[in-house]
Amino acid sequence: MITLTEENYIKAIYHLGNNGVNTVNTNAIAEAINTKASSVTDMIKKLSEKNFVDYKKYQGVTLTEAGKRVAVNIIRKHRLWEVFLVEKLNFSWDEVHEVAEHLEHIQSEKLIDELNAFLDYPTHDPHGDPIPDKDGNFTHIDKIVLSKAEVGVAYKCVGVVDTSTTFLQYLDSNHIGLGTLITINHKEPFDNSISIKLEHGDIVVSQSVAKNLYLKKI
Amino acid sequence: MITLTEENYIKAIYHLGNNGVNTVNTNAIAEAINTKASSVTDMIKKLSEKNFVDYKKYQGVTLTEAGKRVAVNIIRKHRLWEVFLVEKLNFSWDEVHEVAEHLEHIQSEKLIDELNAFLDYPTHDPHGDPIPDKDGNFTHIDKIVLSKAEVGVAYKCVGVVDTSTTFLQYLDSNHIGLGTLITINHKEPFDNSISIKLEHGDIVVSQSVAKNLYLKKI
DNA sequence: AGATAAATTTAGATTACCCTAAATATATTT
DNA sequence: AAATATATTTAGGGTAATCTAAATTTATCT
Ligand SMILES: [Mn+2]
Ligand SMILES: [Mn+2]
Ligand SMILES: [Mn+2]
Ligand SMILES: [Mn+2]
Repeated sequence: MITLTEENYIKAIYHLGNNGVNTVNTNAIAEAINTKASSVTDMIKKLSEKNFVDYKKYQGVTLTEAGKRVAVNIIRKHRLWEVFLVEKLNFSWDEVHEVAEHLEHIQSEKLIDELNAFLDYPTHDPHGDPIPDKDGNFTHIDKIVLSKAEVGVAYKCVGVVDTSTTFLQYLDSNHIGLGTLITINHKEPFDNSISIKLEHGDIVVSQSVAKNLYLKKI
Repeated sequence: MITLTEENYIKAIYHLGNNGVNTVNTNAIAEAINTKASSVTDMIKKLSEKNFVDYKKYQGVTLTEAGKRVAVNIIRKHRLWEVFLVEKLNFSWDEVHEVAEHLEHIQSEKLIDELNAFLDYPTHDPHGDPIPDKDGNFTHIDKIVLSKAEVGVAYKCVGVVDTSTTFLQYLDSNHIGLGTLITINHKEPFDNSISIKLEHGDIVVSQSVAKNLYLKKI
């Protein structure tokens, strides 16, 4: 039996540790999950007892294979629900995360399998993040951030790094979303801002925006 | 702030007290919720503090208006999710209850409003139970149980009293579901069993079955 | 009415999760 | 290599929800 709280810790460790590959330290978890470091230490001991993490005092934690399976399954559910909310219930991409945080904990294999089929087996969520299959395999897309893209090449927007409401709404107001075609006109060396060509016309985006938009050559 | 546990207690009190009209005693709640009477007493005190129930020691509880609002809202969510599971995700009517028990606690007004619209504003759940609207109003259907129906009159099945898996599967195996047309051939006085005419042919059902099927004249 | 049974509440613990403050270990400076 | 700063853990408690066993109240039976 795994509790909702344990699931959230495991998910945080997975994300903080670069999808389960790196060691994660206590303070990082505390900040991500909005608790105190001492609470994290307590929970880490419990997760270690249950063999979801490997833990050596003062040395941080890494997920075990079992821990990774739990994490990936929650992420699968989270992203499938996000697709559902956007595709079927008219949520916008900046509204789905909070609700999905709750829906992801519903335990029913049939529910997720049927939802997956109902949504026609989506491979990516509304933010361009890949949806793992039942076995935990992700479909990899070869994407780069706008700040590292080349001038004059035709790209398509395929995802975002930051999924905060403010960033997503900024993109909305500039008519940028998944699938939007983007070509770089000019990179300004002074402040690393970038002038890009969209369907509707040209706009200039700051370096922070450019670092948070994933593109793919078309 | 209301916890998931509090919601479950309030819902149980609502159902046990005949939709919030009767006083409910401690043992009944304990049995419904699968806890001990002493735990119920504790929780009742808390609910009373929060003004969801009226409580006098040793005299049982009744829901306040605020308590009824909470109960009806959870029931609304529960039944809408049940419709979703049956209509969209290929669940059968005996599989939905357990999952809906969890989904009903997800807190998002937009989620439920959009789900309601997506399902095309259903008025009844897969068991024939009415779905309250946002203001808590139920659409009332004039239904009677099969055991009180008249011989020779054409009825339609519009609901069940017992929603247990075993009963619902019994109905499935006898090709009885919501909308099934039923006419009584004969009522056997000896054991109160009833011979009924279905589309597929005649069958005899026991008194226990007859007491758990809701019919409506057509 | 008095005795007995049943229902309900109280007392005292337990588990999960979280907190503050103090102690200890590791990392960074000088 | 100290000294200082930072990160982490431990100690000691708190709250929500649960439990068992004992005490108390209400209901039922002679
Ligand atoms: Mn999300
Ligand atoms: Mn997402
Ligand atoms: Mn149900
Ligand atoms: Mn139902």
